[in-house]
Amino acid sequence: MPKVSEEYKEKRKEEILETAREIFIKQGFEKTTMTDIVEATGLSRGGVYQYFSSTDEMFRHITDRNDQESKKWFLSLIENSSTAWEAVEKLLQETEQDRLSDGIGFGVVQFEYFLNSLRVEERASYLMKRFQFLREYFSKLIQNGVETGEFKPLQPIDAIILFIMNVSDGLLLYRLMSFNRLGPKEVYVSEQVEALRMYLKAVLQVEQ
Amino acid sequence: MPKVSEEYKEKRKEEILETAREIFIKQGFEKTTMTDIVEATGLSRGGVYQYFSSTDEMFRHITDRNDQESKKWFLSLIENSSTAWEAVEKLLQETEQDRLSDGIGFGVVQFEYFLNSLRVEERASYLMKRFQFLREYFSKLIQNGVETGEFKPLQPIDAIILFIMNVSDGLLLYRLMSFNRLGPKEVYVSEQVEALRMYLKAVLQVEQ
DNA sequence: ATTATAAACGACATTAATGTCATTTTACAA
DNA sequence: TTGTAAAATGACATTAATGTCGTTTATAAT
Repeated sequence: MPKVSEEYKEKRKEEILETAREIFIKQGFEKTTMTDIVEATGLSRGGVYQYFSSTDEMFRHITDRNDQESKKWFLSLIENSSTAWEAVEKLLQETEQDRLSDGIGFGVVQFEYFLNSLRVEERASYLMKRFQFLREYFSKLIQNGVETGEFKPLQPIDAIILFIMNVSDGLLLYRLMSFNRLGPKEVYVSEQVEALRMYLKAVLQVEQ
Repeated sequence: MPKVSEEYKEKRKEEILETAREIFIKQGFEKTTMTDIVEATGLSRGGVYQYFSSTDEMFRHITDRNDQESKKWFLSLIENSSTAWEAVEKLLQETEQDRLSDGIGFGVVQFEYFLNSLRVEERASYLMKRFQFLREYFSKLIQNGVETGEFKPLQPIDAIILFIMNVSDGLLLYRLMSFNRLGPKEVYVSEQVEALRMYLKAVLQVEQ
């Protein structure tokens, strides 16, 4: 084919990324080869390589786009909540809903990529930035309540944030382990979110 | 070489497993090839294949041995504690110590294997057994206190167990993420263990 | 229509890992 | 000391993935 518009190329990129995303979820990141993606897109080897030259590149594009959406979601969450606790509550509910839902999402793929990146300097620094970014947005949520006097934290705010992230991530993993063999009840998704809620109420000394 | 004693073979097996363990920790499980291990042992290809025919097989041997040790540790923990809370407290302290220590241990390798196993039926069922085994031992710890009336749990015991495992595992991951770039302070290891302690005291209604 | 452009193609050389097996070596028993 | 079972060797065939590049083909501009 020939010289085409920017939109055309953009569309093709999206097509490839969407296919890649599905395969990453189905097979895992490390087990996915360029050949797999080439075959799934129905394009030729050279055709795909014109846009992306590695699965790593694809992964980052997908992740970066996801993160943009998370960012928006966080901001709207804060904006649409009348109290800081309400925002936290909504976050907990969202987490619960997500973990109760079936199927494996892109989150596991990110986890996998993360684990396999610990020894690869270049990848690790990419993830570090991403981690700090997410941390920052969680932070806003709590900081908000502290400033209005709604929260009186007994632990450093950063420690509280990390604990929230820790539990949320762990829940994702446990939910996945149980995928196809145990249901969400066996992993006690709701109870674990409740456990996090108990802790947060206590540590933030939320006014009743 | 020639027909040799059982001990000789056992010793050789141990040698190979020890080398494999080191390489797994250094490079990660999925990135380690049989060739890597062959080279590191100094044996020949066929020599190693005589004992193990895949990295998967090696991984399971190492893991099973670790689990035997964990089992012993758990039992001695219960035996050497005068109250159930004391045992829980010791477990928390042990977790904190471990997470504060430097270096990457075999735990990450197990995590990595776990993630990569989600889509492989045979691997997943192996891990499921292992998970139930660990869960059972954690369970004894709490069950003990319930029977003596020391604990009056507000949530299902299994949910509490899972939360403990969840946080411990998450802490391992976060500690690893920070390896070589952030220290344990930045991951708030101690504070997160303290958060878990706060939750446990509350949910178990520990008598003072 | 015609032409220039570059998107898409697909064959190919290269690299790396796997599992096997005929051969060599050596510990142990007789 | 010698015979032998089997441990250990290392070369090799096989398989699978990667990145490249000369060729083909479709589009948009003229």
